[in-house]
Amino acid sequence: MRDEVDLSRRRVRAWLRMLRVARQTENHLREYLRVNHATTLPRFDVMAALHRAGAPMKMSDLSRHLLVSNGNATTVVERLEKDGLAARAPGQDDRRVVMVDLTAKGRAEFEAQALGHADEINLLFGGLDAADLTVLRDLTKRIEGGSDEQDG
Amino acid sequence: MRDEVDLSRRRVRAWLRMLRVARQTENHLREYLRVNHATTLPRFDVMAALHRAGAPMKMSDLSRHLLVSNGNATTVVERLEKDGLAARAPGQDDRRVVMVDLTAKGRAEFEAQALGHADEINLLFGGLDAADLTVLRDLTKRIEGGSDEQDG
DNA sequence: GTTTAAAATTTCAAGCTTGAAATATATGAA
DNA sequence: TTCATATATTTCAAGCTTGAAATTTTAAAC
Repeated sequence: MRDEVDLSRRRVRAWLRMLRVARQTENHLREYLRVNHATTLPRFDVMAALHRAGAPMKMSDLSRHLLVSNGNATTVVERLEKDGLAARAPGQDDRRVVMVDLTAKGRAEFEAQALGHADEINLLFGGLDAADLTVLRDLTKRIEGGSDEQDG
Repeated sequence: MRDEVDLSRRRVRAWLRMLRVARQTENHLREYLRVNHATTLPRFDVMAALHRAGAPMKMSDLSRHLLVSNGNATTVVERLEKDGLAARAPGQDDRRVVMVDLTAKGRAEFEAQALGHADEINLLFGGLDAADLTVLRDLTKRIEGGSDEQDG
């Protein structure tokens, strides 16, 4: 009983620490994107998802992948489209669907941004070696638990 | 050289996994707060910081603690104040400063919300035992690195 | 004591985000 | 076919968030 209460408290603290690290990292990356590429984190995230997919992607798959609402995906993609970085097209078989993809310009811009982005992460996570990363992967996988969502 | 590139890629992936877990957890907690307490994550976070402090707190300390901008802290506290959950008062010695604290109503409401909040976290992080939490603390501390910011 | 610079907070515009309602399309049953 | 239901997306209001400018107060230099 005593131990369970203690364990519960430690889990809460673990979450708070993880949230703190995540915010710190996001703030750092936001600054990098703003200063060096005049863009934002949500735009980068959307472009990263599209780049990784390597092919036109359903709007709903995009928002599910990023864990954001459909409405959110719509507005961010809208802005990217206005800037000529992404393009939307109605689905061929199912016309309810909207497919979105990076333009050539969007691909080029993302690739330029992604290099420095990776460098910044390596700066922040530089204290972790290969063994640490293996442990961290194991832990995060166990938190994600039996969820349906997959990363690739 | 080969290994460094590989390590860099793994660090990026580790960050993406951590971000994913953080979003998943935040989405879950947001849903809990919305359904059970008709409130939001940023309001809860501010109230948690004030509750933990246990005494009036400078606005700037609040925003630094939460890793959000000053303007953000202002607007969230403003809404809490309008609802009678927090109160602001000018600093006594230094009148540039604004001190903020929970009201009795705010304290009571937070404590009711916090119980279920902890339960939800225990649900999500239930797969981690005491040893796991020790490892996770070590890893997150190393990522936070030699930063100035402290949690307490 | 004035002036200048620094610090704490608020204000503001622009963009982000959610959750619910609205729209459009598809599918299946009668 | 036609109706009902389900699915995919967009629209919308309200709230969140940032970064920069403005405001207020303090501290320091002269």
